[in-house]
Amino acid sequence: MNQGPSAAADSAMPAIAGAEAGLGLRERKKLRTRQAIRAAARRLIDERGYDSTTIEQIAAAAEVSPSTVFRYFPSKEHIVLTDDYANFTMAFLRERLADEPPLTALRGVLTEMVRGFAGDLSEDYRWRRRLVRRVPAVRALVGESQDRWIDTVSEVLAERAGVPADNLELRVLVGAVTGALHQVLWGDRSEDTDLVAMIERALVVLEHPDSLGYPGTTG
Amino acid sequence: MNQGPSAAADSAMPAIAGAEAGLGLRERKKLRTRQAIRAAARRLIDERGYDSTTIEQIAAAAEVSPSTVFRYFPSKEHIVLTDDYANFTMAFLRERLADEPPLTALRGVLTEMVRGFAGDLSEDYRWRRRLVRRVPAVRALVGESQDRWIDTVSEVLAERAGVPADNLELRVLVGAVTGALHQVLWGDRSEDTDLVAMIERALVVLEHPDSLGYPGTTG
DNA sequence: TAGCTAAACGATAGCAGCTCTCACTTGAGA
DNA sequence: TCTCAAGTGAGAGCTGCTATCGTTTAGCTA
Repeated sequence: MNQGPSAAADSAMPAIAGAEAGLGLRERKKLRTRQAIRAAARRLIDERGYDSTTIEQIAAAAEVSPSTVFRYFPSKEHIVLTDDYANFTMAFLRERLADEPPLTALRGVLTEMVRGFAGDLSEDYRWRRRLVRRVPAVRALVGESQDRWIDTVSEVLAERAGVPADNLELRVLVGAVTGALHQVLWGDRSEDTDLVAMIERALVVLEHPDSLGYPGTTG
Repeated sequence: MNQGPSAAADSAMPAIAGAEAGLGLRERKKLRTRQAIRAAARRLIDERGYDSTTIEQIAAAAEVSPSTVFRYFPSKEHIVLTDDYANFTMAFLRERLADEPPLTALRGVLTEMVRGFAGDLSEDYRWRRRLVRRVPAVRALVGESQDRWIDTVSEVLAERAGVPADNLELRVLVGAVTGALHQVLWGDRSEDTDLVAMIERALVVLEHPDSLGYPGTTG
């Protein structure tokens, strides 16, 4: 959980556009160090691959000591994949989950989330997706993030539906939606269309699971 | 993938009851070494926890060298969680997946799989489930296993449905089913009823996702 | 402007998981 | 019985990660 000082601050997140606004010199330096480590890691990994890139090399390229790297990121994987993705979700989850049938409520949350997260299929997102597919350690991190997401969503939905948070049916539903979302976000497909459109297609499948809708029936 | 010599041989799997049948002395010794490592690991982990148990201690308790431990298991996690679970599935997957609508076809496979895998809620299964919940590394292993499962099931279903294996709708469906299955197998619920019955309840949810079926409507 | 406090940093040591190499032992088949 | 290959142990070494400690530096206050 703890990600070192002022986690979830850089990254290509929407909003929070003009960072470095009213921050003191100290905060600005931290932000820059964080970005420097990230940039160095990305460059080195592109050059020689994830496994062949050591923390020592990343530290040297970012001009800090190895210990400093671990002060900013709890593990090597976290350097390439911050989970402000999860934080980002939690923020508006409780507000957006309306008093509708669960799947209907989730539809809105999912589309909005994906739109904010990586709706533009940015270069940065694609880079991360490639790593998620290639590197087991990074993949594991995504899994942890998803588990937390399932817990939170289940809690909120349970509250609204008036069932205990560990209700099997509820968790199965959230688990299924998450499993579907996972395929959309990190799946290995040749096509690379709009993520929001893909979410729509996924939801159609979830609503009519016994009649596979093929491309074109999306509506 | 490679798990050392003669992987997936012990474990509390059904069938394959009378192991050590027509094997030579060499094979029998290997089997016994494998079981000794497993038993030692389980005992030590029960005593002092997963993280506090080192490979060196396990090796000493099993009366082998640390290098030998890694010859039998590719990683520490694999000692407690072999994925013959996955192998077991693949074996009869292609035969059992009938030419029915995907979800209908999966229903049979899931129940039969769970029945064979851990339908009895055995002590061994519960022990593994506790570790999966507690230890991130073990949890990650389950995730990898699931990814492979999704790939295989998707391939088989794609073949029958006449669509490419990376078809989005198909992978979303399989991903959703897997996400639901995950909750049933490894979820953290207080209740501890029959797994097969829980699978049934999960399938009801998948078929009618917009009307949460509460306990009792299982049928 | 001078000085105090706490945050940030670098250096060092150390542990555990994992890989690789090499020499030795032992079971299996000719 | 002899030979070969599989199995094993010992050891060295790399890497991710943690913890400690002394030093530097930013930010506040007098």
